[in-house]
Amino acid sequence: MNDHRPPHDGKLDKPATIFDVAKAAGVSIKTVSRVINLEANVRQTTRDKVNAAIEALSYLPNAAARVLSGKRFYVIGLIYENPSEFSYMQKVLNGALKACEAGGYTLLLLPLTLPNPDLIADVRRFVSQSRLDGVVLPAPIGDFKDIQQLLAELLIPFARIAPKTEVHEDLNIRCNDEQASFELTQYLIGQGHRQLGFIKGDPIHSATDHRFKGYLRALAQAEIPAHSEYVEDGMFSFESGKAAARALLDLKDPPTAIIASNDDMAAGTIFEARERGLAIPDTLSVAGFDDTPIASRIWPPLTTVRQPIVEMAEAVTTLLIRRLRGEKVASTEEAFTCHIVTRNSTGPTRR
Amino acid sequence: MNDHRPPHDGKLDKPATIFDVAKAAGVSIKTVSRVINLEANVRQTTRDKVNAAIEALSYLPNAAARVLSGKRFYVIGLIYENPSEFSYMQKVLNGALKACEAGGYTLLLLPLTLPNPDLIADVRRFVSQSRLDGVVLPAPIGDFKDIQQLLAELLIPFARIAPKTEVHEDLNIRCNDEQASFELTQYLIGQGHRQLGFIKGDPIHSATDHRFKGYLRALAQAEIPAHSEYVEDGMFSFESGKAAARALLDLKDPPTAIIASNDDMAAGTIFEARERGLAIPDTLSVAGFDDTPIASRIWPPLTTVRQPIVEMAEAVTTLLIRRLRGEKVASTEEAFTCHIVTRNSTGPTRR
DNA sequence: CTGAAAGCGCTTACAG
DNA sequence: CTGAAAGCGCTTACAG
Repeated sequence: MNDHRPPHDGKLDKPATIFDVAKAAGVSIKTVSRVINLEANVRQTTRDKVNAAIEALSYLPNAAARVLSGKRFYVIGLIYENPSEFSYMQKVLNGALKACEAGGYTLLLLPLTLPNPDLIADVRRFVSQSRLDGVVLPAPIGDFKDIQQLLAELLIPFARIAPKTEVHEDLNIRCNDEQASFELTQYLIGQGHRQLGFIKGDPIHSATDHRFKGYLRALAQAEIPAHSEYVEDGMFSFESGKAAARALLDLKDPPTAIIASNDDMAAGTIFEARERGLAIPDTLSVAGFDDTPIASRIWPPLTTVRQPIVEMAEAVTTLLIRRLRGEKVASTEEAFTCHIVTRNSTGPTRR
Repeated sequence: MNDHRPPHDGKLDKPATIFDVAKAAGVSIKTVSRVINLEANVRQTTRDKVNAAIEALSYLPNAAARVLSGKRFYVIGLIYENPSEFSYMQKVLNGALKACEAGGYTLLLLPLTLPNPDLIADVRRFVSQSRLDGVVLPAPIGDFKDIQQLLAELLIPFARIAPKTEVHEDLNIRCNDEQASFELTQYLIGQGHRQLGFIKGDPIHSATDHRFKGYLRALAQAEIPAHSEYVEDGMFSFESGKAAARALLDLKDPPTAIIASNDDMAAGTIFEARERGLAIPDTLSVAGFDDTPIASRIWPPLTTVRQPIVEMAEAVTTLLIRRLRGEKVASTEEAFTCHIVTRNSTGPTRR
């Protein structure tokens, strides 16, 4: 059905129906129906023939037809209390859900554990079986070349949150990570810090580059030389933040402030500092990004950068829905504004 | 359609179709279709008549019919990386998703912000519009009488996670909260604590009672008198934990260990202790429940209790699906086992 | 601006 | 154990 959707005009083979399977297997559609639904009273040889035809034709029952003719919906609801403090993915979920509700669409989820050797097969099954019109891809999923290619083949439009790479007919949402990082670094410089450590994130995320560049720009503007030993690689995980902080604090002239590219790594930095008995913020200031729940619960509470993630996810999903409706939605790169949240993990240096 | 599903045999009015609306409005079904789809070229008076009929009949378009006859699915996919450390609701989501995938069902989400004056209207719209077969209700949503009643009216079976109250034809999953709390308290007693503070959770959750009872049982077995001033009420929030800890630590003979009924309140307790400069665990031991991400990221890392939430959600959703299939699934109260995770926030008392 | 007819791809109810 | 017919409730393509 996706081959009729504007603006795509490519021609795909129509998916096989129960009639195609019946013909291929030399039985009636009712017998195919029995096999699909695992009903009893089908001879094993007949069952085998039908299953072979299903396999050969890559047949998938049309869910809408089953629902319309049958007595079931094959749908389960999950009704839950939306926590007031939620993490990144939950915010994305809430924003996308909001846009879908407003646009009359249903949102279906495919959580992926990475790395995943069957990634493409999993995505293909999800898209085909669920009969999707479009897909929202948060970072870093939106940068996977093979997923982009698969969706292009299937003529499924997609929209991405904070992608790193460009694609044709882009529908993207970003926030001003670079500027936010610039301002955060400026804020620390304003408190007297001249030795500023920086822990980078996973390079697959666009935010990693942007945040690093904002840091460098603030240093340059304040005419503070950028020392490479003050910059450590991380992977956005708590453990990687701890390891990076260890390296920074082991320097013979360690930084008086450390900016971690997300809150989990900032928490790792605080953890490492505590194990060394360092006073925060008197001996070491620590800042993060994302304002996740841990930022306000850790002691001392974390200075961090808040992104309007719910709004970003809602906006990008709305763009996608408008495109699905046939509106001419131009390739866009809308950027949202982040805000610094100052808490007690940062302060004037006392060294 | 739900009125045909076993084991229910109640008769509900069939929902209105486009034909009913057309007849009531005195137009053709095509005109109704135009109004529904907000197409142009319908006279305003006609549009008004149709909308009045739609309103009067509480007409909702049948999604399956739209999909089957049309070129759209009205479905958006969200493909995302499943974080390795996730919070309670995300675990529930993963478990339910897994069971639905295995059973050939689709999972739809309704996040609710509480308190919500339109709760019942929201749930009713969700259930009707999405044409659900069944619903999974995590605590505390599963204990709301009016939701139970609504679902009973609509003949929608449901299954609940950790409910507090009983209902007819129950499908429930629990874990052995009481025993876990007993063992956690025993563990602290074993480390020499005799003054054990306890912070209760939100009374709407069944876990609140169970965890408190386990604490009392361990005290009784060790022949330690239970002092009411060592027990504070909380609401499972970080702030409520902080407030409760403040009250406990203000006692002239404060506890040497505090058990909070969840990790957020334990984090609040640690926060309060830090503000007073108390050494953890030397002066004060702190333990929580749930093993949420914060438990391993806070300093010192938190002794807590891990529930197999993914498995519980998967099991209860599977039970529901089996019942939807017509299998005789008896009312059940399956209980899963929790495990204590000991970390550095607890230790022998040094006072 | 409005409508009559065909068809989407299954399951149901019935027949044999 | 298998099949022919009807129908689910919409949208499409066409006509006027």
